Amino acid sequence: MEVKTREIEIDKASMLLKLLGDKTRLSMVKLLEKNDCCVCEFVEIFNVSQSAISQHLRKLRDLGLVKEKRKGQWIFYSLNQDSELYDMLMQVLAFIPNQDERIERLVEQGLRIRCE
Amino acid sequence: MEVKTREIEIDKASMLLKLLGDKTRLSMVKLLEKNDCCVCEFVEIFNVSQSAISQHLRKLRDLGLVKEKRKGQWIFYSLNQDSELYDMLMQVLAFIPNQDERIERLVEQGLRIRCE
DNA sequence: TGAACATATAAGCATATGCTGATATGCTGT
DNA sequence: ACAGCATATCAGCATATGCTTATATGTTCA
Repeated sequence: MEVKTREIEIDKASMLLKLLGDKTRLSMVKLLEKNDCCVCEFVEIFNVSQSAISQHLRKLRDLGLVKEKRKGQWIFYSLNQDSELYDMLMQVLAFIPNQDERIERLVEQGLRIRCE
Repeated sequence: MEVKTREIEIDKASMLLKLLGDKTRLSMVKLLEKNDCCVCEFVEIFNVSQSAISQHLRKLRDLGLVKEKRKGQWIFYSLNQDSELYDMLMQVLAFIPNQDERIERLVEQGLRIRCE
């Protein structure tokens, strides 16, 4: 069976690639591939300020890669499967090693439980 | 048949993605997918200085994505199929629309002939 | 309503990036 | 050797990027 990849306007594609070219954002998106995450989890996982995470998420949101869903106090982010860039994103993520240990480390510390 | 994608260290992967996140470089690499090109062709195709092209090529070379072969006065660049990033690069390029019209436009102007 | 928490935004800063123009290096043919 | 072309490198500049701190906004619960 032939895998048909839908082509993406080069401007959009390069915007996607530029966003993924940041290691923090790439890890974030890789994590979102398997788990929805709330902002405070990202803050725990990556060693940067809440503000920095929020700004990364904004960029991802502005390009339509992720969407948010409020759950009470928390806002959970997930990949936007309706994005025209979703297929390309998945192909890229296939090459990225799993980042789940980062979440597991959180669970060990009991930090993940907070936002449930 | 299952397509097995070899995983890439996340640092290397994000470096690749960052390089491809520039529209000029992305187009250059897409062109190289089908045609080896010499520097002067890139200079004609993209509306930037020879210096700028040379600097882009250096970045691609530093990451091992392209290799050069001197042919007399000219240096031809081509994709480095031995790169550990080659597979990932190919997957990405599959989403990028063909840029060959840019070369065709060169041929029309008789500019491509020069470096043969 | 107000305290506590989660998230977003604003302002400012240091560094990275991409470009140009000038110059160096390398090859070719006379 | 030298003129002419192709390419690489250097220096400098303007803009983009990612971060921090401070502050604003939004939600929960007593």
